[in-house]
Amino acid sequence: MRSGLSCRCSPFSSNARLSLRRSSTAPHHPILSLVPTSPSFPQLLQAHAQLVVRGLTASRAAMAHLLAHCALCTSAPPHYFHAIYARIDRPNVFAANNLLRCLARSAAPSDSLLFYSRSRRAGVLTNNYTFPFLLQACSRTPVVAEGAQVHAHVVKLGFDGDLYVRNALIHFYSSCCEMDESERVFNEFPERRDVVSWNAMLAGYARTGRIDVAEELFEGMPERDAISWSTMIMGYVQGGILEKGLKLFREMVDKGEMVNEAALVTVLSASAQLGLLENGQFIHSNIKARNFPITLAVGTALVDMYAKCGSIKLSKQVFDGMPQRDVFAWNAMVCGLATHGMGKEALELFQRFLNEGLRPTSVTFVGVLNACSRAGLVAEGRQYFKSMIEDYGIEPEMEHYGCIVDLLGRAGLVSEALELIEGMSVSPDPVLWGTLLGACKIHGLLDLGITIGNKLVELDPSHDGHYVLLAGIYAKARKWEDVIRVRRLMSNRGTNKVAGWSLIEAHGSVHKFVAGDREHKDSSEVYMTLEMIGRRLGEAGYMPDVSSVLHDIGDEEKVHAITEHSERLAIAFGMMVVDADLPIRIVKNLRVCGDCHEFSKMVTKVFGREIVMRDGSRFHHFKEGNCSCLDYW
DNA sequence: GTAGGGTTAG
Repeated sequence: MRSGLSCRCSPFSSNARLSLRRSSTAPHHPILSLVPTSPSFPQLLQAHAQLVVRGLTASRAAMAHLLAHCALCTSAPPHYFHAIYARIDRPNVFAANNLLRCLARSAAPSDSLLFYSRSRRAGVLTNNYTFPFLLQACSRTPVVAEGAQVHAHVVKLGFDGDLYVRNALIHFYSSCCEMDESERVFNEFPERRDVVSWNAMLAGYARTGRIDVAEELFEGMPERDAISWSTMIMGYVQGGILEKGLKLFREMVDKGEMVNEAALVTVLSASAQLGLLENGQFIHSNIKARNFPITLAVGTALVDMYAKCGSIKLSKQVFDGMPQRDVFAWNAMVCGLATHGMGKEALELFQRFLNEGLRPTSVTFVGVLNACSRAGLVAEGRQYFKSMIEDYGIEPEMEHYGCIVDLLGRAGLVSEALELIEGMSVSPDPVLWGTLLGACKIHGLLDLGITIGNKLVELDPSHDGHYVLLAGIYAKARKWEDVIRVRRLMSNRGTNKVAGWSLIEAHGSVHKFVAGDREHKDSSEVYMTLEMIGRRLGEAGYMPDVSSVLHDIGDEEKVHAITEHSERLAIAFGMMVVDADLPIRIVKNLRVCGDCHEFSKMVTKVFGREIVMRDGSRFHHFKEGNCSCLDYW
C-alpha cells in the first residue's frame, strides 16, 4: 500500500453543467396534456377525474393515454392500472403495451409475462413496442429461461431488426450476467446499434466484475454520453476501485459532460466508503451551486455520506431538509445515528418513521437493533427483535443476529447470546462468533472465549484476523506458549493478511498511512511529532499496553511496533496539519486496537483535541479523554 | 408510447 496517496479533491473544476435526466416522453392526449411527466398518484387521480367529468371514460384513446401516464408514475398501485385497463373497450395494442409497461415497472414484473401470454391468446396484436417493455420485465426478475423465450418470439415475429428491441435484449442478457448472449446480439448486426447498445454491454461487464473489459470498451466506444460515463464510474465503485471512480468523475466534469444523478449518487457513495468528508462536501456544494434537485437518491446518498464521514450533524441537516423521504432515506439516517452511538436519537427517529405510517424493512431493523445495542437497551432490543419477526414478518438475517449478540454480549449475557446462536435456523457466520468472542474477552470468560477462538480458526483457516483474536484471548489468559503456537500456526498456514491502513484528509488531499510507514513526504516530521506526543503522554502517566502485539520479539521492539500503528501516524499528521479547533478525522479499515484506543483518548485529554475515528464497524468520538463507544467495541 | 446507469446493512 502506498502512503501519501495524493488525490486532488475538486470534482467540479470546470464549468460543467449538471442535469437531471428527463423521464420518458409523456404520452400526448389533449385532455391529459397538463399531467406532469412523472406524475404522483394523486395527480393521476386528478387527471382521471377530469376524464370522468368530461365523459371521456368510454374513449379508448383517452383511457389508454391515462394508462400511459400510469407507467410513468412510481406510486400507482397495480390494482389501479388493472382497473383502468379493464374499463377499456376492445383494448388495442397501444393500450395493451401500456399495461405491459406499467406491470414491468411494478413490484411484480413477472405479471407482465402472464398478461402478455393472456392477451396473445385473446388476439391482441403485438408490435415493435411490445418487446422492450416485456424484456424490461424479464430484466427485473432475471430468469434467463423466460427472457430467452421472449427472444424466440421476437425472432419468430420478425422484430429482431428493431434497434429498441435489440437493445432491450442486450440489456436483458447483461442483467442475467449472460455476457456471451449479450455479445451475440450485440455483434449480430454491427450496423444496428447505437450508444445505448454500447452502454448496455458496458453495464454487463461492470456487473460481472470484468472491469478491464469494461475499461477497454469504454475507451473504444464510438460515442459516449452521460450514461456511459456514469456506468463506468459505477463499475469502478461497485468493483471496489473507489479512487478510480472518483478520478473518472472528475474527468467527466472536466470534459464538460452533463453530470447525471447516477454519477452523483455513485461518487457520494464512494466518498462515504472512503470517508472522504472534504470530497463529499465539495460534491454537495456543487449540487447546491448548480441547483441540482435533492432527489430521493441524492438526498439519501448525502445523508449516508455525511454519517459515514463522521459528520452526523450535517447528515441530520440534509435529512431534515429533504423535500420528500422514502424508506431508504429513513434507513440511512437511523443506521447513521446508530453507528455514531446515538442509540436514543436513532430510536426516536424510528418512532417518527412509524408515526408517518411507513413500513420498516429488514435494513431498518439493522439500524434499530444496532441502536439498542449501542445504548445498552437490552429489553427494548429484545422487544424490537420479536416485533420485527411477529409484527412485520421479517425473517432475521445474520446482521440482525449480529446486533442481538452484540447487545446481549455487551450486557454480559453471554450464555443467552450463545443459546441464541445455537438455536439459529441458518448457520452462524464467523463474524457472529467474533462478536461473541469479543464479549467473552471483555467479561473475562476466557475458557469460552478460547473455545470460540479455536472454532473460528477452524471455520476459516485462511483469515488472519481469527488467529489474532484467538492469540489475543490466550494473551489475556496469560497462556504465552499458546500465543506463540497460534502465531506460528498463522504464519505456517500463510494466511491472507489484510494490510491495515488509516486515512486522513487535509486541505483537499488524501493521506494514507500503513504501520511503520516511511513513504509519506512529511515522514520525518510525522515521527518527530509522534515522539513528542509520546513524551507528553508519558509525562501524563500513559503506559503502552503491549499485550495486543503478537510478534515474537523483545519488549522494546513490541513497544516500537505498537507506537507505529497506522492510526498513530495519522493522528500525528493530523496534529501537524488540522486546525486546532477542528476535530482530527481518521478512517481505518480494521478495528482499532486496545492500546491505540487508549492512546487516542489520552491525546484528546493532554492536547485538548478532538478525534473522530471510523474503524471497521463504528465511530469513536474521542473528547476530553473519553470515547463515545464507552470502551466497548 | 419504446431501450441503457444509481441510494440504505454488524
